[in-house]
Amino acid sequence: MLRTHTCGELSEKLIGETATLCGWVDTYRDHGGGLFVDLRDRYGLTQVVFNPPDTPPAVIEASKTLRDEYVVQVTGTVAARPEGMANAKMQTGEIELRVTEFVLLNKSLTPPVSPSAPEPPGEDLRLKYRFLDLRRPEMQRTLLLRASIIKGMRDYFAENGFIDIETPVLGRSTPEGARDYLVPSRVHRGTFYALPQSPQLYKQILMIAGYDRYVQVARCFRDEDLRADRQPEFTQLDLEMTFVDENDVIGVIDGLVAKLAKAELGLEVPIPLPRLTYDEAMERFGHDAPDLRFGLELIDCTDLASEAEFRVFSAVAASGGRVRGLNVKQGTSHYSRRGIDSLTSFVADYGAKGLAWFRVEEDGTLNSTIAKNFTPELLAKFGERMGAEPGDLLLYVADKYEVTCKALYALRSKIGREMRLYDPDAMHFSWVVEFPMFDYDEETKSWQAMHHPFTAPLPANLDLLDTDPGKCRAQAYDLVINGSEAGGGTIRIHDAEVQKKVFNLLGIDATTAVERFGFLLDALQFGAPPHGGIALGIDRWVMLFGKLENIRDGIAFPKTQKATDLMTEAPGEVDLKQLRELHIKLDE
RNA sequence: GGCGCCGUAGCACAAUUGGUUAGUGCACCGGACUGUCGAUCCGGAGGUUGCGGGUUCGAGUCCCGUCGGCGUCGCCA
Repeated sequence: MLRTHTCGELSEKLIGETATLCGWVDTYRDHGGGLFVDLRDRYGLTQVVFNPPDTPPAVIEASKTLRDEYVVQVTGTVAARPEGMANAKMQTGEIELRVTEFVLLNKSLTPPVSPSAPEPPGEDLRLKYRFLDLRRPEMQRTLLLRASIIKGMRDYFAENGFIDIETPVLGRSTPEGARDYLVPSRVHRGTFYALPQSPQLYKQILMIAGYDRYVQVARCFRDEDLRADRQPEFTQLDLEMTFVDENDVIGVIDGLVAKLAKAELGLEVPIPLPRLTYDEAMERFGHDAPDLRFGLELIDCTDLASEAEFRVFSAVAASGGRVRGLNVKQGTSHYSRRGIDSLTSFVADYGAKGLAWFRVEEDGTLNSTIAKNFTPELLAKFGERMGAEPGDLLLYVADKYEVTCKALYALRSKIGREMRLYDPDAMHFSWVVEFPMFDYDEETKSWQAMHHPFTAPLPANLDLLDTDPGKCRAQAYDLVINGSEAGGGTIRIHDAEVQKKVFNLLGIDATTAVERFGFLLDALQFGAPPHGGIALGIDRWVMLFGKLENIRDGIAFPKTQKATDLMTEAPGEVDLKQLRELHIKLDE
């Protein structure tokens, strides 16, 4: 070892001892007569002092060449800092290392990303010089959190009898769902592997094979456009269980949530976690992953709206649309007339044609430019329905149900954030259950699987597959943390007949089904047990547990929004020779 | 694919209504200094204002295009 201690380790207990530290120059302060260096490694900072009389003159002289990010090995005596010179801001601020000798292990160019700067530079630079960015204590804290979360998960599942089994990365493309990343086959001209969007089919096969509790930390790939909480390759804690129902899977994850919330955040999370159905979530919050850290629920007023002279309301109500609103408590002081205008243009991005609003006056009456279209009695009913009190701001979107959901969900999130309706440190865990099996694609006039085509319907809904697929609910469940989908799973179909029926509904004919999933259909006929599972988005857990603003900050080497790596410059061009071997000709 | 914000020295930012030689701090280079901790003080060097075009007597600033970063809608079973 080139060192006897780390830079976070020396303390008053070690005063008088000789120690050797290795690390990077975080900052240096040159006083002419002597030099102070804050030496950094991932454990902390220690002030090392090149000063007479402890440090020989030649060593002091040599130390003058030190610059930011130089790598050094220093040996000296651990000493208490002189009277009044302790630094309360440093963990090692009571002591310092008085250097007697040092070795310059390596120099550094002037770093474009300074690990010691109070604020990091632009993200493009951080990604290009990721090796410097990752030296920042903030990044190190995050990656340690990530490692701890993953270890916590692995330990938990090992303790609960799960077997870690790896599944292939080179698999077969299944055109459903997200776009695949493809890998051309050299051996088989014109054919391609696909990188897994998830290990879904393999884990079902493992259940059929009798490995009744499987778990894996699995890398997954989806070639879709990115967001602040989405990467093209991401990591899932994937698991599957045999002879279980929905409650069993949820129960296992409840235990994991409680364990990790306690271990990583010191939070006591009561379990079982609260559950709400998909329909309830859409009705109350307009979204299938609502942020339950605050209220501001959507309130339906369609029946009242149908009585209004106001054409916008009555026409929507008459045509089967919905009129729903939010009561922004004490919102009139937060949103001026101009503020409301900006909310109006905000909801327009979500397809809402307008935003109707009322201020609640001191006497409790509703006032607005549109108030004249309502009778006082009807306004009073609106006020009562909304729980209106003086100072409140009532906002309404009148439109098709889907538009009211999207617009009001977005509006609720925006207002919650702007009015600070929740503690940013709060953590709220919940389940959303009973998702629809299918949703209808207007463009292709066909049913689409809401989750994936292997999701089992609720037992009581089996008949609906034939009579009314839109009403059929699934044994599907999503874990929601602070309004973010942090995991999702289903009980799978283990009956080949039901599976065929679902494929049929999805427009996957028998030939196609056999072509794409023949192995699964085969397996289902050889004693497939009831099974189900879930996958947790580890990157999102890290983001949420670490209070990060985007998913990239929780990943050592993330991709940009255009799915490139600024450090390695992937993706890159390849030699013509490589293309030829793969039987690929570029279309240009 | 659409929309929005951003791009000025190694880094973070400034530059009046379109107007002189594009400034400031940190970093860097040289010097001073025996206890600092965002050290301080003196001096210096460092610029194709992302790139291309246009408007104008004159463009960092306005317009068009393009590249890149971020956010968002579509998309993400």
